[in-house]
Amino acid sequence: MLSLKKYLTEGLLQFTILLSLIGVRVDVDTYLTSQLPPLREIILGPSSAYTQTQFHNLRNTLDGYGIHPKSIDLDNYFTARRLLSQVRALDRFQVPTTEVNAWLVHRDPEGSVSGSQPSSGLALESSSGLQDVTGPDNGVRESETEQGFSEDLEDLGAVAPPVSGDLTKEDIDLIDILWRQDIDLGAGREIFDYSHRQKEQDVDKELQGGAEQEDTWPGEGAEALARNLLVDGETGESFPAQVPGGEDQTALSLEECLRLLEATCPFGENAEFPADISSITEAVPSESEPPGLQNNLLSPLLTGTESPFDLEQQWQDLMSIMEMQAMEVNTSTSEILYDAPPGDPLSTNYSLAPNTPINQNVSLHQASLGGCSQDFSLFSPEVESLPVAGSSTLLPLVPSNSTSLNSTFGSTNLAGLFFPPQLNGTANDTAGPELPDPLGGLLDEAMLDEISLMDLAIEEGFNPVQASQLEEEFDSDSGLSLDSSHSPSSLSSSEGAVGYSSDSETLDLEEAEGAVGYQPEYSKFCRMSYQDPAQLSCLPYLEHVGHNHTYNMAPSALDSADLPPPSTLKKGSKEKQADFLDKQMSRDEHRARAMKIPFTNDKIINLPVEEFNELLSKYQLSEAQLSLIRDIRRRGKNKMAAQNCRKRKLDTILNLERDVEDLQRDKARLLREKVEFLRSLRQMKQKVQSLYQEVFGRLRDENGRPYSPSQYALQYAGDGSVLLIPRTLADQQARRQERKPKDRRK
DNA sequence: AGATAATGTCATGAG
DNA sequence: GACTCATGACATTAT
Repeated sequence: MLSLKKYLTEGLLQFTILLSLIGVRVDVDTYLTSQLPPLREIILGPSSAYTQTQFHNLRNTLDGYGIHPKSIDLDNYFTARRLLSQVRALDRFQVPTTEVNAWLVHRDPEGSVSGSQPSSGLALESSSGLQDVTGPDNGVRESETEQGFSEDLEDLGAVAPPVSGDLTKEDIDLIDILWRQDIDLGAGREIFDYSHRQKEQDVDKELQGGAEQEDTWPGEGAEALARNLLVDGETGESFPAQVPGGEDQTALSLEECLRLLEATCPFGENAEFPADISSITEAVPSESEPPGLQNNLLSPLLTGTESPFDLEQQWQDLMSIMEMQAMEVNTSTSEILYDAPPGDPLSTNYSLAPNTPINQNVSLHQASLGGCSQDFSLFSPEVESLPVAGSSTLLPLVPSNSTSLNSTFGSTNLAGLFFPPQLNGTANDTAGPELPDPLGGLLDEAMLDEISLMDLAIEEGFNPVQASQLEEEFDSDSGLSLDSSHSPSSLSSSEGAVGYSSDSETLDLEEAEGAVGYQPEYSKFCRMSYQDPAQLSCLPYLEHVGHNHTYNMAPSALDSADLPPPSTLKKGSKEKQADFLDKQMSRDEHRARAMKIPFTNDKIINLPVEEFNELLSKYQLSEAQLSLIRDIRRRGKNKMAAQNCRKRKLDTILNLERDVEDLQRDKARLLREKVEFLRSLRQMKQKVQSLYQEVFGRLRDENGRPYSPSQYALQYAGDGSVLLIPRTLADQQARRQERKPKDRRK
C-alpha cells in the first residue's frame, strides 16, 4: 500500500514536472486561490489537532528527523530530497561544454558568400566526404535548412557531458526532459546525424558548377580537381584522386609557414582564397591511410550516423559526444589558442589559456596579426562582413554570420575548426539569403523569447508567499485545541446561549432524545474553523459554539448558570436556533441522541481505546447502543482520516506546484547561461576563424604563391604545433577519427 | 434542477 | 486478532 502510494505520488510528481517542462502549467494556484477558505479547512481540518501530522512543523522537517512515519511531512521530506537532487542534477548540465558540441552541426548559412565564389567545384569533394560520413541511410533525409537555428542550440542542450558516470534513471529522465525541451525550442536530433549535412553538401554540389570558372587558383581550377575525383568503391563517394603536391605529405610547421610568410612579403591582402575549402571534419572518404599521419591530430569528436528512432542508441551517442566534448573543450580551447603576451588584445578577447603548446612552436599572434590586426575587430559584430585582407576575393572567406561555422569547435583539426563554412562550398552562394543566422537567430529570438516568457510565467505563476502563508497557518493551527473534554465551560455557555433556556419545548426535546449533546456544533463548525477562530467569530450565532464538547448528556447536567435569562430569548428565535443546531448535528449525533448515548460523540471517537472501554464499562448499555457507539467511533475516526488524506493530497499538489516553479526557475537560469555561453562561443569561433584565415592566407610556398585552401589545411598537432598538411591527408584523418566513436560503440 | 465541490461513509489493505 | 490509519470509491450534502 505504501509502496503503491509512493509510486503514485512519484508518478504524479514526474508527470507534473514533465507537464511543466513541456509548457503545460499545472495551475494549482488558481484552484487554491478561488477555493482557499474550504481548502484551508481541508488542509487544517478540525481533526488536525487529533492527528499525528505535524502541521506546525513543516518547515523544520526537511532534515527528515522527527517526522512521524505516517506524517505527510515525511512525504514532503522525501519529495524535497528528491527534487533537490533533481535540481542538482540539472546543475550537472554543463552548458558551456554543451554549447561547444553545438558545433557539430554543419550548417552553411546561405547568402553569406557571393555567387562568384571561386573554387566552388571543390565543394563537391567535401560534400562527397559527408556522404560517406552519413552512410547509406542519410539519403532519405530531407534538407533541413530550416533547422539551422535550432540545431546549434539543440546540440548545446543535448550533449551535456555527464559529469558523473553514475547517472541515475531520474537524472537521465530529467536530462531527456530537458533535451526534449530543447527540441521544443526548435532543435532536432538531426544534429547527431550527418545526413542533413550531406544534404547541404548536395546543394553545394549543385552550386559548384556555376562557380568553377571563377576559381582563382592558378592552374588548379575546380574543374581540374573535379576531373580528378575518384569514386570510393565502398561508399560510392567521390574524392580527389590526387592532390597536387599533396602526397608529398608536406607538413609544414606553422613556424615554417610563418617564416615563409615573412619571406613572401605582404601578399595576404591580395591573396585569393577559394571559398570551397572543406574542413577535415567533412573529410573526403578514402580507404587509404596516408602514412606518417598521426591519429591524434584529429579530433574524435565526430560521431557516426545514428538511427533517429533509436533512443537508447542516441543516448549513448549523446553521452559519448558529451565526453568528447568535455575533453575537447578542456583541451582544444586551451591548446589551440596561443598564449599571447599580457595585455595583448587578442589574448584578452579570447580569454586564452596561457602557455598553450602552440605558442611553443610558433607565435600565431605575431605571424598573423602583424599587419592586419587592426583590420578586423574580433568581437565586433561587423567582423562578419569585415574583409580580413581587404581583397575582394578574400572577402567571401569571412563568414557573413558568426554561426555559420560548421566545423567542430574544439576539434584539434584546425582546418575543420577554422575554415568558415563558406569555404566548404558554394552552396552558401545560392542557398538563399533567406536563411538567417542559425545560431544568432536562435539566440536572439527564439531562445531569448523562451527565456523571457519563462521568467514571466514564473513571476506570474505560483506565489511563494502563499505557501509560506499556508505554512504559517499550519503553525498557528497547533495552538488551537479541539479536545472537547478540555473545554466544557465553553460548551456550557454555548449551549445556554443558543438553545437551552427555560423554554419547555426545548427542554422537552432534549429530554425526549436523551443525553444527546450538541456535538453538531462541534463537529460541523470545528471542522470548518479548526484553525482560524476568527472564522467562528464571523458567524455571530456560532461565537459561543466553537467548542461545544459535551453532549449526548442530559440537559440537567448542563450548567444552568451559564444560561441566559429565559426572558432574553424569544421563543421563535430559540426554536430557530434549536432547529439550526439540530440541522448541524451529524447523523451519528442524531443517532446517538436518539439512542440516548450518555456521552459525547467526541469522546466516543477520540478517547484512547483503554479510556473508551473504561467509559463504556461505566454505563449499562444495550447491544444496540454499543453497536452504535462502535460505529460512531469507527466513522468518526474514518472521517478524520479522510480529511487527513485529502489534506495530504492537497499538500502534495502544493508541493508539486512549488517544485515545478523551482524547476522552471532553474530551467530559465540554465537557459540564460546557455545563451551566454553560446554568445561567448560564437565570438571565440569568429576570432579563431579569422585567425585561421589570417595565418593561412599569409602562408606562401617556395614559389611565393599562396597555398590553396582546397589543397592544404592547417592542422593542430597533439604537441601543440600547427602543421600545414595536404587536404587529402586531413580528410583521411578526419574520417579515421569519425570511425572511432562508432567502433567504440560496438 | 442540475453541476460541482465538499464532506461523509464504506471497504480494504497495511502496520 | 483487534485496533488504527490510509485511501479509493461511492454516497450524501452543500453551494
